[in-house]
Amino acid sequence: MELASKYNPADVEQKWYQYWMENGFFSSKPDGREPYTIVIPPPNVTGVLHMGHMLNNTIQDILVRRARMMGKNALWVPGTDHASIATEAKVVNKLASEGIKKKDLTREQFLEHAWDWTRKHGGIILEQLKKLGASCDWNRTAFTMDEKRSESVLKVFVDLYDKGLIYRGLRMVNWDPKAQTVLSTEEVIYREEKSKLFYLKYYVQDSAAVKPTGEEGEVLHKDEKGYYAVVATTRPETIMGDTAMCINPKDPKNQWLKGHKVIVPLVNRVIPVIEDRYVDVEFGTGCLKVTPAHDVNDYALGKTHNLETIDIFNPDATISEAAGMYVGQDRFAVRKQIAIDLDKAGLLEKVEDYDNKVGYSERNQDTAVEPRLCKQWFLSMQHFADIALPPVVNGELKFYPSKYVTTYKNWLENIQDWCISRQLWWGHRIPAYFLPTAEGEEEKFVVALTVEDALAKAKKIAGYENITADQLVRDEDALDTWFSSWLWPISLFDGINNPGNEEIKYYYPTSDLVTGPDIIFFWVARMIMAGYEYEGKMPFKNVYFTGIVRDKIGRKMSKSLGNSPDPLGLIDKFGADGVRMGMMLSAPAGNDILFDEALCEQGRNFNNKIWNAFRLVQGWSVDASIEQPESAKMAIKWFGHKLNQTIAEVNDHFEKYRISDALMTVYKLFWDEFSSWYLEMVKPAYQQPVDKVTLDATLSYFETLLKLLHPFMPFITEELYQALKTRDAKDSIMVSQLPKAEDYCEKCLKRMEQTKEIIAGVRNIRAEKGISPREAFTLYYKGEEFNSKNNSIIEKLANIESISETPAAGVDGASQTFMVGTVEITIPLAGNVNVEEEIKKMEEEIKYLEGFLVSVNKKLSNEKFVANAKPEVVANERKKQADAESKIAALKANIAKMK
RNA sequence: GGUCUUAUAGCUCAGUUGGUUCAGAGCAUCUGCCUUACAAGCAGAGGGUCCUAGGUUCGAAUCCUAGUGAGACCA
Repeated sequence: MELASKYNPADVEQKWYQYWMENGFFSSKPDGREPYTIVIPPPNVTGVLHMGHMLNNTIQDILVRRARMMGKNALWVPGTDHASIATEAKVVNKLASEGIKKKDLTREQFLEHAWDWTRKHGGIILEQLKKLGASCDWNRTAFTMDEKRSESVLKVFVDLYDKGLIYRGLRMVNWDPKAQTVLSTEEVIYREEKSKLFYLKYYVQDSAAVKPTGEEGEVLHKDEKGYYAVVATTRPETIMGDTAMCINPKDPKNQWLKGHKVIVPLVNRVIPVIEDRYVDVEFGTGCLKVTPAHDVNDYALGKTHNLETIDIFNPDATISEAAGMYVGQDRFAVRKQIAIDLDKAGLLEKVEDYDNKVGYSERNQDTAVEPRLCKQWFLSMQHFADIALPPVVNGELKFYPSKYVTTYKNWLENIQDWCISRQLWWGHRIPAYFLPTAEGEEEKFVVALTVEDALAKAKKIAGYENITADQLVRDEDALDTWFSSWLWPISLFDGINNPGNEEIKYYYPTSDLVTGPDIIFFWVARMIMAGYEYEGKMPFKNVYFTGIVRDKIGRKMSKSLGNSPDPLGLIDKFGADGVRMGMMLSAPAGNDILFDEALCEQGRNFNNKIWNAFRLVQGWSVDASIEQPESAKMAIKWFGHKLNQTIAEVNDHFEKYRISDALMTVYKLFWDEFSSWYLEMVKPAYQQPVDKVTLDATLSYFETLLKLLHPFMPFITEELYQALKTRDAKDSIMVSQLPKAEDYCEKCLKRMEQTKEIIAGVRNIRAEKGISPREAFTLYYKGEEFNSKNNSIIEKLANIESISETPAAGVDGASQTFMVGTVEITIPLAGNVNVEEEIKKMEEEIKYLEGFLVSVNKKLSNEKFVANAKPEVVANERKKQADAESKIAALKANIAKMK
């Protein structure tokens, strides 16, 4: 059978994926074996496969395929995420393009559109993963909004509410005053705008008590009415909501204001001067007016400093009763008017032009977004931080790379409550029901899984004994998407609905999680919390953080830059195996990967190398009658040891999750050791048959190499595994067992390294002198460390006709020598040697060695070194000394002889 | 502004407990080769102020301090 000289992945990939699927090799059921489980970080239903997915899923597939080949019951569970914000936005846009407005639809109608959309697009990404070779158990494909997962989410909400961990609280949201709705941050468009910076005077209440510090950098303001502070603001209309003025405690300009109270201009409210490092010393005067109800940062300040919040706006952004002035007027009209009034009152120091960014509503592009406090659902996080921190800090649950432990720790130690409600329809609707209340009365609600339960609960509230179901109003909002994802490792095995079922007992805790560090808080930390809360155990044992895929000059891949290659296009071009290898080659854990197509090319080239090695071996004809050559015997012996050494090395890399190092190790084993050395050693002469022992050993090695490569490049390895010999229908490389690392002989490996160096030395001489490889040489050696066991290999690969020890009197005639360690190799080269040149080279070598010797001697003559350094280090130095001395002696003798 | 990470060959990165597996890998570059599995290949070669300045030590790419550059997260 004649095989093409180039491997064509397109011919085989589809075929083998189908074969794996048909034979159920991806599926898993609990049994007596050790489980190995990965749950996929569910991609968004809105998404299509991008390079980040390629990286992430390649790693997962490598891990899961390897575990399977190590005899574990391996399961990789696939699924998708409903991604409420992103999906809702997509559906809204799609409807808009059809002339349908969301607000004209009922919730049910809108959700029907969203489900249509999900059914149509949600599975695309999973289909794409199949092209990559992903060995997921597709029968288990889940969705965060399918029945089991939805039920789990709502149950958990009710449970946490009943435990007193969920509460209602105020939060700053982006408010569109025209549409009178909350916007997500994604729906706010920021535009540069020319505006004005107003400098307002805040008089100090007890001006007489002001004590200037007199220090350098101090800035005082004083007029006939006394000392005053100057606050720069773009929004003077919000002063009615001011409840503090803030300075930076380190700001030399404003030290004198510490501990005082100031008077809000026009409003005449007395507010405290607070200190917070948040304030930018360089901006304006370093004095910041704090309006907790109308600015996100001010709200945070208000919380830390326990400030009052005064909401001065109505929902339509007109001034509310609470402001006490300008009531009912529009915010922008007030901004103009208040400037005039302030000026008249002598409270306006100056006005400057200023460029700033203003957020506008994506839906009403003429409407500036107003930060507004709204009631939201919160989850108290301190309890969860307490249960999720210790296992990571004490290393029970491991992060790779471990630097993320610090990040994790910092976050958990400064945990904030989690706002879990979103003003969206697409998602899990919050199972809370509001009771009718009178105007101005505090809201009343119950939380329950069903309307019936809610009604029963409501009836227990005093005054509501006769309430009916239709009086209950269910909360309109949906839960944050992460509130479902955090249950993923549990809900996939139905652990919330059916605690302690067979699957959750078997597969949980899962083994490895592979994800990006950007969602360490959003997702990873919260899964750990939910895991301990609901299973009492970690959700996974190891977390492998991948880097972010960037383009080759370090930019994030994005649609707008157009710098993201199409993954499926890459697979077409280089083959899935090539692309997988391209992804892995430059992807050490946690480091960003600078993606370059050249890496896939390297992957493809490697595939081709494997392919051609196979072509060579399968082209050999076998002759059972010929005896095995000595060189082949030695080569086989050596490669067996090399293989075992490398397997141990690969195992070690995997244990440390150094997957690209593991791949590089196998890559070099196949390309350098197997192809460039081993195959050359055992290769029969052109068109000659090979002996049976050598062929069998070589085929067996080839098979082992394919197994080692399989997790990285599943397709070509299956193709060649099947081509190596006829196999049973169920005998697939993906369910075969990886070889275990056996002991190996260091001495044999070292000996072969010497052999290789000698061969390389001879090849160098040929190259330098332009002597054909077909012209045989004789070779002389001198030195105790020379080992003759591989002579047959040296003879074969360097074309040497005889090897013998250099006679005491030296080699007759012109010759060329080189050193391999302490061994001196001499090749007689009648007429081919430039004596002067050779002597010059040797003299240079001596010079270098003498310099080296000086540094070694310096160490050895240092008493402190000899006294303090470890004995083996000293012994090593002595050996270096001896070796260098003997080399110098050999070179000198040689020069003397040549002269 | 706070916290953290990081700086090694042209590029991407290894370098574990401080000491010849300490200056290394892959790619790229350069020089020979249409050698019989593979030019998507083969055989070789060059390439570094280990960011800078101090310090600890017999000994520092490695530990400490400061500075500079880069990045991430939080606010």
